[in-house]
Amino acid sequence: MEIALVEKNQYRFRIEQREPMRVPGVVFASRALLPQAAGDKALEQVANVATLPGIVRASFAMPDVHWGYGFPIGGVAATDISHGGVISPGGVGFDISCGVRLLAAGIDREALGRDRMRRLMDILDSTIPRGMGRGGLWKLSGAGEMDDLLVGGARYAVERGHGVPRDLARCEDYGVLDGAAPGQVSRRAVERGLHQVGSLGSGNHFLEVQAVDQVYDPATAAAFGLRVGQVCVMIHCGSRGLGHQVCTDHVRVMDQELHRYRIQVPDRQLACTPVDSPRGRAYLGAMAAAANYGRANRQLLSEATRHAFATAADVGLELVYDISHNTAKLETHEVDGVARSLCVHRKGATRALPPGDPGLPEDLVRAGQPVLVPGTMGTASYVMVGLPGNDAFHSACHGAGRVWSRHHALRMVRGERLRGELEARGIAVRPSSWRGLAEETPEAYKDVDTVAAVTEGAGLARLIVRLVPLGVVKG
DNA sequence: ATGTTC
Repeated sequence: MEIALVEKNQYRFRIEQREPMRVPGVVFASRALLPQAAGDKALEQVANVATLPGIVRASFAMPDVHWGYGFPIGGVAATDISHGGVISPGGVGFDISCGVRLLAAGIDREALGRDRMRRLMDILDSTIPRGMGRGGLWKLSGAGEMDDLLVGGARYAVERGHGVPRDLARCEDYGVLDGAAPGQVSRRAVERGLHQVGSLGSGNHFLEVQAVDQVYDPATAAAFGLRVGQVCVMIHCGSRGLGHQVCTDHVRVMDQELHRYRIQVPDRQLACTPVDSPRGRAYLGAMAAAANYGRANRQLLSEATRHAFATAADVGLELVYDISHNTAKLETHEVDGVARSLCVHRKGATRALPPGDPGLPEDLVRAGQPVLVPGTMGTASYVMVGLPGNDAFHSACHGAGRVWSRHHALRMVRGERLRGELEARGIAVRPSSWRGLAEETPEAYKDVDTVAAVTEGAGLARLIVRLVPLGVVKG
């Protein structure tokens, strides 16, 4: 599909609607961030998504948008459930409920010091499971306990002693996505997940010890429990083999059944089905179950991190927030003056609720939702906050966004050398593989400082805190 | 992202 891009203002571009698009595309970016690199199909994917049955308002792209499976990563699309709106697994992503969690330590970087920091990194290195195919911290007893976890998410983990009730108040949806249907999760998916609860995985997943470097809004930072110099931990991971298998299973079936609903899509990777259909409900139930697995996973990793901090520095960690950036959620939004029940796909995009939103816990309702924006290895990360007037269904960016393929990164960078460069800059690195490290070189990503600034400029979210890395445990 | 090609 030919892309006709129109600059609406400095941070907002429009892909004009033309057949077979049902709505326009809206790309939040600066000229420098626009994905124009040769071979980058992200904007074409934004236009493809605009053809989905029932899509309303626009097919949106966040400033970190890049090429993905069917949908772009950094894409947001909402479909109207009562008007034939569809759900597409490709609009959620293979890593269902992949997300980020930020914990704040009761100590500043100066007080932590070099020796205790080294001890902390060594403990994390030896206790945080990570890498392709590796096992996790919590060996479930079997399919029965798995069902409890798939229904209960982080809440089930806390009930079993892995964390404290206050953690749940700082989790999106209080740690549990409603509507989980373990019966829609295949036996193979369950088997893959049984021994991976509490593991980072690989790719861009990480656990990073950080420090608050800048505070842009002290009042909101304080509401989030953050101050200058404070040590924090950011955890980025998802639903491992279980979520991957759920996506694979349901994409296959939807692909085979596209003709049943006479759905035409410009790319088979956009396989989808009406939300309000048996197959659509089946996927939503399986997706919610996988999402709860991802949330329990982050809860377990938090618990291990707390043990490491207690041992190395005798300090605690308070959860700031836990947010997914690969989900489809049933939400009510006003479209053309009418409140509509929508299925909001956010793939590589986080929810960003504004102050006053009823979805926020009591102690955050005045401040707004923390929006967690992880950078990449050796770069900054950000905490932002949701704003009123975000017409992308209250969504924001989820990170830096890839620009180099993994293959290209491997040709350009040696993992051993990259580790040396980062250590020379005072950033401790505990990799799981040299190859994985090389693939994640900071050069392979957009500049996260620019992405965060453009996200603010576009009115999607507002900057609250900048974090810098002290040590990274790499998946 | 992913028992990195059921």
